Amino acid sequence: MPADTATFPPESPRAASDTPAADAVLRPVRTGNAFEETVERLMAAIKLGVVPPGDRFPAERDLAARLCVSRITLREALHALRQSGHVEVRRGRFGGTFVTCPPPTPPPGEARRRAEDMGPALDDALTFRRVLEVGAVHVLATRPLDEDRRALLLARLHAVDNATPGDYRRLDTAFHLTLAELAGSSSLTAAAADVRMRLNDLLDAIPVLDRNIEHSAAQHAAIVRAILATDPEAARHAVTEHLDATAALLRGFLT
Amino acid sequence: MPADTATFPPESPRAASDTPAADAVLRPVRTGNAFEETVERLMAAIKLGVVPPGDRFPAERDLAARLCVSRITLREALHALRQSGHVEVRRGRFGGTFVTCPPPTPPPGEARRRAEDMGPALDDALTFRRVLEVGAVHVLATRPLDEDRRALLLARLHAVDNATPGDYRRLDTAFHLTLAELAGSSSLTAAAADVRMRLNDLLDAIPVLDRNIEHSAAQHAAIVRAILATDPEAARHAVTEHLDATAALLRGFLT
DNA sequence: CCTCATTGGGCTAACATCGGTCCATTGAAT
DNA sequence: ATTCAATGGACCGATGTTAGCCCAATGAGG
Repeated sequence: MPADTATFPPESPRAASDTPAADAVLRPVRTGNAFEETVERLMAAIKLGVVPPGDRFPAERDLAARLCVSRITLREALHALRQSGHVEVRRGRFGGTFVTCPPPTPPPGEARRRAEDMGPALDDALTFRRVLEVGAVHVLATRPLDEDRRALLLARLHAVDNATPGDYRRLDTAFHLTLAELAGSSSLTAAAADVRMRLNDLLDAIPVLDRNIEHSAAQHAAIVRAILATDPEAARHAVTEHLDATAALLRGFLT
Repeated sequence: MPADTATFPPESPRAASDTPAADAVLRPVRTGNAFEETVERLMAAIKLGVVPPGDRFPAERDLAARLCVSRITLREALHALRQSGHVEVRRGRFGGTFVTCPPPTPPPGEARRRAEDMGPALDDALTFRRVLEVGAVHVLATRPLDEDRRALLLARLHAVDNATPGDYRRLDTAFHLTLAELAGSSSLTAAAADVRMRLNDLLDAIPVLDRNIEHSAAQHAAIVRAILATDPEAARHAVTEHLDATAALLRGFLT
């Protein structure tokens, strides 16, 4: 009898717990320990511009409560960020943990290495982002916006249009997150922030060209125009085109 | 001096860490302890039909590895499911943890109570689901499917069409998750499974009418038709209509 | 100059979780 | 009837995490 004809599991074709859906449901409950995930989250807040350079995080006690993490764990995470130079701490009343103004810049040529680290997760992130933003904009363009939301959207568009190369990524992120935000689902906003964070590591590592900014500005304007005109079809088309451009730009730097 | 004119924080309009985006990024790192989250995940696997009635979960060691949870924690979770009657355990080789065939049925009139428990999370889930599925189907309908995927999609459609009322929810879930699955992003699949799980608690508590099944069958067919015809616009429209119907049905039972 | 609310810094005891190891049970294959 | 691989059952010591408490520093307001 050949060696490879040993005992074999009873299910010959495929166990039900071996489908993509099973992978999704039976995925890891926690991706790391509390400390690591907290660092990740704080880095996200900085890189996504949720806490802009010069601003401070909420007080440790409040922040720990929001993150549902013990203050000790939070402090360890903050300590790590302090050592890496992303934040600085001032004690006493009106003190706090402040985001340092010029965050450490990644060395050039870093992009390719990071992309290799991501591997197939890059495609995952790009299509997930596409799904989220196409869906969000479609929902947004289905019904008219009230005055406040309309104003917020226009403000974010204006901000990113007049961005300097240094501010561009942060304001572009803010614009895209606003699209998710306005759709009104906090789960959606969270997912959008998460996927944007994954892509930002790459985006931060490739140069910002004025030409790209202008191109993006036109596409951003088209998206907003379609939303305000409650034209779902046009909005969907504009977003698709914009994301195609970004994806192509990204992949172009990783050939 | 009036009592409410005490010291006031310096930021009068709004701190940057008080926007919806901040809520998304600074959301809880963990929603509960490992035990609770593991129970949640196993329940999801059962309710979403990832492990069908009568089938068994992977062995404890494998399952613990997949969930990135210690075997002790996993066993506590399985013990809870055993006590609630969702699984039964057989020891020895070819033993394992088996999903009990008729899972415990919720008492009638439970739907409204559960919906009240969810509160605003219901709207959150419904719009998030809409975003995910509209986006997924749009991606799916953009390019033609290969033969395998096409066959899988048709198989799932056929299965849900011929479902008995007892099987209907599980097969309907499988169909919708397949839409997400075929888009090819595991993040998307995970998000779709998550939001479906949140809604299933409600769906399971309202009766399944033959009339609803027929109606859904027609809409499912329309979705598949549009995808196979690579007609994004029609696909988007069909999904929107289908989800509107489900949302209306759900809200109708919660007046 | 003092007061005091607010902030980060630091500790301890209790609990949760983990990795590893060994035991008990089962039933198909031999 | 025996073998044996795969499975659940149970325990230990090490580490991660938490809640609660008090201390130290700071600077605006009196």
